[in-house]
Amino acid sequence: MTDERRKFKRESAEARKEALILATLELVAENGVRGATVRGIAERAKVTQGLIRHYFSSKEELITAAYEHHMTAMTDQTFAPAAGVDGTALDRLTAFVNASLTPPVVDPRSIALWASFLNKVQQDEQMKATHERTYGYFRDFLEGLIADALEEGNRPAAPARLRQLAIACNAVIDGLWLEGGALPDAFAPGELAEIGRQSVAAITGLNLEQEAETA
Amino acid sequence: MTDERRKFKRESAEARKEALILATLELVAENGVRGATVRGIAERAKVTQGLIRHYFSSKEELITAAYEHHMTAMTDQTFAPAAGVDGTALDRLTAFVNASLTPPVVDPRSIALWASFLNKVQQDEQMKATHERTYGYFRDFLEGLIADALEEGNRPAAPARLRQLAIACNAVIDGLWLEGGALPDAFAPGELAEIGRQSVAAITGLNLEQEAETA
DNA sequence: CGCGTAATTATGCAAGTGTATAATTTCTCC
DNA sequence: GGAGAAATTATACACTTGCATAATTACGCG
Repeated sequence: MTDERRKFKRESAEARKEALILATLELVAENGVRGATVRGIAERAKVTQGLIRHYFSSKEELITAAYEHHMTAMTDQTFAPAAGVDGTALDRLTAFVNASLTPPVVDPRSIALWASFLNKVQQDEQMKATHERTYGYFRDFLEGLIADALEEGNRPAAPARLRQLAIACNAVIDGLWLEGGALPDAFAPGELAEIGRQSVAAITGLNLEQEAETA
Repeated sequence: MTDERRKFKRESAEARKEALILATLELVAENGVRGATVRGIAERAKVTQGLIRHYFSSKEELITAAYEHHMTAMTDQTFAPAAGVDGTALDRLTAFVNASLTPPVVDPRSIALWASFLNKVQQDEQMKATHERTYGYFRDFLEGLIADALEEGNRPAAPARLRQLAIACNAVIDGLWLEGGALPDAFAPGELAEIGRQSVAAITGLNLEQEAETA
């Protein structure tokens, strides 16, 4: 024990920033953006409040950084599984629906964060841009998957029709994501994903069978 | 002008409460629950802050009253159109989908309110009860409409299947409601409702044609 | 008309807020 | 091992918050 009562330990800038951002996300999910106070965040990250100013020039900047961190994580969790599938377009579409409707994407905390940030997103220009970019990626990606799967099945669709299909499928996924996160105990494991696949199948006319994962 | 510079005018308790609740909803939609300060609400309602304490024993009570006011308004706006239709079950289902996906139910302010209240709903027992009751009504009502419409078409469904259909249709409606409110300019008038009808039709196998409104 | 009472305003307070700045502590480098 | 610099803590300040309480004002009723 080399003097264990030293008052603090230095950390790398990256580690500290990350810790502060994670603490921020916790508090935002629990108490909303205004409920995530500088003092509360500092306490959660086990530092004193002054340190926050050392890494972020204002609370605003910390909130923005936390939002971007969260959105990036969500995007990665949703897209990676679909991108990693080597099979048909239909397989990729199925994987995308599954990933969107199972943990960790479906999670009460994610819904809470989404809701907490909404106000700020609509007012802050930078956050608005981040949001619309993410949302656009999501829908365009889904539209691409649907287009590919339809062509694969020799049932290509016109752009206007494709747009409607993407909007509808996106809505089902969003709605199920919301319900699953808001009422976590109302659904059996895998049930949301199953309903999602069935619904996307019904809307597009494609057949999204549950593929046996070849891990 | 009989002395127009009197300092205030007495109002009935009901009118004042309503005014305070409406001011509260405005501010909650704009700035979240914590951003709706007693002083801000008083200013918006054109009274001084002390008066709020005269009608509501705490800010908490005012917030709860505002939430219930909003939920009641939303419920009425959604259910009344469907209940007022005299035609077939299919007509009522169509009316329900239409009402859920057109103004005033689809509205940026409603989405903002929904998001702003979410945190508080998950923590406050009374608000949680209000929320789950409202949500249950909505889904049960939708399930009933689907059941009736399916029977009407001689295609009755088992309870488990009905539950899935209701969850899926509810999700599409929720998702479209969300998208329409979050990106109001991304959809042409009537487009959301049309996609909603098509999606519910695809999921249930029913044919939700747009009925010419009589009157 | 004027009196009483309830509605409304006015004022005050303790706690919490973000931010700024000074005082410490740790760690690197020679 | 000790000086210098950066990380971290400590303290302070002006402002906002919800709530309480006192001081006014409007209006119904005799």
